[in-house]
Amino acid sequence: MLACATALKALAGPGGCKRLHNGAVRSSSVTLRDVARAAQVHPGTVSRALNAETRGLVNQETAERVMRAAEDLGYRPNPIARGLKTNRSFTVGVLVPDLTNPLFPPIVRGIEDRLGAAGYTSLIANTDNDPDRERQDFEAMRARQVDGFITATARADREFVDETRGLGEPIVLVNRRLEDESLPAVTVDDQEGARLAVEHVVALGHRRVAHLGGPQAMSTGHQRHLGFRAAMAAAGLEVEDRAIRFAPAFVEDAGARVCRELLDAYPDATAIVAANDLLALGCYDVLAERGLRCPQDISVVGFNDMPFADRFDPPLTTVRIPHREIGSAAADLLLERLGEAADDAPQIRLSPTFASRGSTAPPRR
Amino acid sequence: MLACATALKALAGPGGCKRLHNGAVRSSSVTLRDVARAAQVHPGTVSRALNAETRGLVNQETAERVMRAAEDLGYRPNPIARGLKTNRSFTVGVLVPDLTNPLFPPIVRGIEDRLGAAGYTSLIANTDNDPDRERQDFEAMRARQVDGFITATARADREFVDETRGLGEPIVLVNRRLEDESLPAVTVDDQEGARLAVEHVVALGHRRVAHLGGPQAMSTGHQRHLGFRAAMAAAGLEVEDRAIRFAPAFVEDAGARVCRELLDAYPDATAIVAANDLLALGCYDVLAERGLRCPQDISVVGFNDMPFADRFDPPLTTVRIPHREIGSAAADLLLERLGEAADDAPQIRLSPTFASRGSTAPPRR
DNA sequence: TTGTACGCGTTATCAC
DNA sequence: GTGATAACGCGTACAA
Repeated sequence: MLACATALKALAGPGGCKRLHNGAVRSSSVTLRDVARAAQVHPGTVSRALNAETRGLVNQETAERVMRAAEDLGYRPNPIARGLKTNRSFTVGVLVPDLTNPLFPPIVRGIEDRLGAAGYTSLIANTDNDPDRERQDFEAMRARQVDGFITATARADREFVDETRGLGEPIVLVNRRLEDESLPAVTVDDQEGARLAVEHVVALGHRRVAHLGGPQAMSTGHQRHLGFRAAMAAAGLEVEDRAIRFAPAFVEDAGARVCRELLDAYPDATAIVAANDLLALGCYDVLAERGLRCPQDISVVGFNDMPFADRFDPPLTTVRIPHREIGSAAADLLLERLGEAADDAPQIRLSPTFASRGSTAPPRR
Repeated sequence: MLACATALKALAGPGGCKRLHNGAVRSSSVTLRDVARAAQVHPGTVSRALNAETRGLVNQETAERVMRAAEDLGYRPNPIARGLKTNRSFTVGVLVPDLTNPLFPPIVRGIEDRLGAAGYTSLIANTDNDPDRERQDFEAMRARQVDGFITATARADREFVDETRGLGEPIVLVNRRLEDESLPAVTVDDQEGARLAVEHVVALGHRRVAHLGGPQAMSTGHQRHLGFRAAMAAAGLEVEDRAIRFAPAFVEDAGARVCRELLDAYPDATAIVAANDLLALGCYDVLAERGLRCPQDISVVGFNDMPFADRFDPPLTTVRIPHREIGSAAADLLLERLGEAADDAPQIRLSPTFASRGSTAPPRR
C-alpha cells in the first residue's frame, strides 16, 4: 500500500489522498466539484446547499444528500476562493504596538475570542509604535483583504485620520480614541481612573501629589492627565507646574528618567500618580536608587493593573481596567460594522476600578 | 467634487476611486489588468515583470515600464488570487496555549518578526490546552490554506503524531518536543537548565532539595524532571520520592496546591526547584501562608525568566531562556521547510543561562 | 428546483 | 520576448 504522505509528495499538488490508512477522512483538497460528483449534482447546487443563506433555494433532500456527501468527504470550503469572489476574507487586522507589553495580550485575547466565535480570524501585527512600520502593516493587511481593522496603535491624530478616510474597511480603535471622536473607540474611562487614583492618595492624607504623565499625543496619556488635574481641583488641592512631568513613552526607562526630573523639581512630593504601571515601575527604580522607601517615604500609584502587578515589591496599587472586556467590546463594535456600514462612531468607555495594594500609605511628612 | 468615500460606499464594490482629492494614490482595487492597460502590455507580461523570479523572461525596458506603471497606480498584488492559483497563502498558523501566559508573547514576536521579514503572515490561535479546540483551530487554519504550522501546544504525543501524519503542511514544534523526535523542534535545553538550577542551590549549600515538577506529559515538564534527577545524582545527593511532586499544569494555583503537598511530605526541604516560574509563584503563596520566609527559610528557583520576574517579591532566581531566539529559530526551521519539503527533523536546543536573584540563599538549617 | 456560464485576480502553459 | 488562453475554487446571475 502506497503511503499517503509519499503519494502526496509525489503529486506535489492538490488532489492528494483523501483517505488515510486508518480510515479517517482527511481533506487534503476536496473541492466543491468533488462533492458535486459524489452527490450527483451540479457544483452550483452544492454551493447553494452548503451556504446557509441560499439553502432555501434547493430541494430539502437534495440539500441533505449534498451535506452528507460534503461531510463524508471532509469537505472544507476554500476561503481563498470564496474571498476572491465575494471580496470578503472573514479576516480582520489587529494592530498593537507590542505584544510583549503585558497590557495587550489580554486585550488581544478578548478580541480574538469574540471574533473567532463569529467566524472571523484575526491577523496580528506589532508596529513598535513606528509609523512607517504601522503604515506598512496596514497596507499588507489591506492587500490581504482584511474586512476591517482594530488598532491599539498611537499615531498622531491628523495623519491617522487622513490615511483612514476613504478607507473601504471599517476600523475600530481600542485603548485609544481620537480627539474629535470621529472613529469608533473602546477605552476605559481614563479620567475616571485618574480620579480614583487621586482620591485614593488624598484619602490617605497626601497633599503634595505629583503626576508622572504619559505621552500627551496619546489619548490615554492626555485623558489621564486631565483626570488628574480635575480630581486635584475637586479635592481643593493646588497643582504646581513642577508637580507634573510627561514621559515620552509608556516604558520603564522613560518612567525612571522622568521620575528623576520630577523628584528633582518637586522633592517634597509624598505621592506619585503615574499614568501607567510601567512608568510606576520606573519610579520604583528611582526610589530605590535614591534610598527612598515605597510606600513609607513616597507612595506610588500605577494604571492598568498589568498581570502580576500584585507580585511586585511592593505590590502595586493601581487602577484596574477590564482588559478582556475592552477587547471583546472592540470586537463587537467591529462586528456590527462588518455587516452593515454604519457611519456613527460610538465611543465606549468602560469603567475602571481600583486595586489598593502595598505601594501606597499615609504620608509621614 | 464628489467625495471619494461616498463614491466608494455608493458603488459598494471593487473598482472604486483610485485617486484621492489630495492627489495621493490609493489602491482601492487596481488589478493586474489595470497595470497592463496602463503599460500597454498583456496581463501575463505584467505578472512576469512584477514577479522577481520571472522577470528575466521579459524585456528589460518593458519590465521597467510595467513596474513604473504599477508604482504609479499603486498596484498591490492580491495575495488571495495569487494563492488560489499557486496553492500558497504565505500564511502560517501559530498555535499557542494562551497568549496571556507571559512566556509566549516574546516567542510569538520572535516568530512573527522572522516570518514577517520573509513575507509571511502568521495566524495566531489560542488553544487553552483544550485538545478539541486545538483540533478545531488546526482545521480552521488548514482551511485557510496556511503553508505551515508552528505549535507550542501540548497534546499527547501519539494522538498528535497520528493527526499530523500525512499532513501536507510542514510543522515545527516550539518549546516542546516529541519523545521520538519525529518532528522538527526548537526548545531550550531543559535538562541543562534544571542542572543549572540544582547546581546553584547546591553551591549555596543546600542538601535537601525538592522538585516541584510540571506535567510529565509535556516535554518541558519531563525533561526538567530528568535534568533535576541527573544533576542531583551528579552532586552525590539522594532524591527521596517525597522530594518530588508534579503539578498537572504550569499555572500558579496548581503550583500552590502541589507545593503544599510537597511541604507536607517533605517539611525539612530547604530549597525548591520549580519547573516553571508560575509554579514558583505558587510556592511564594504557600510559603507566605505558612509563615515561611523566602529565601531565609526556603529557597525557590523558577524556570523561564518570565518578564518582570526580577520585580517579584523576592526577585525570582530562575533559569533564563532566550524566548525571542526560540521563536525566530522555529521560524527559520519552518521557512526552510516551506521552500523544499525536507523529511529530516532537526532538534534544536538553545542554551539556557541563569539569573541568580533574591529567592535563593544559603540554608539556615 | 437545478443546471449553465461567467467572473473574481492571478499564474502557468502554450503558441507565436 | 510576448500574447493568448486556461485554469485555480467558488458564488451567482440567468436560463431552463
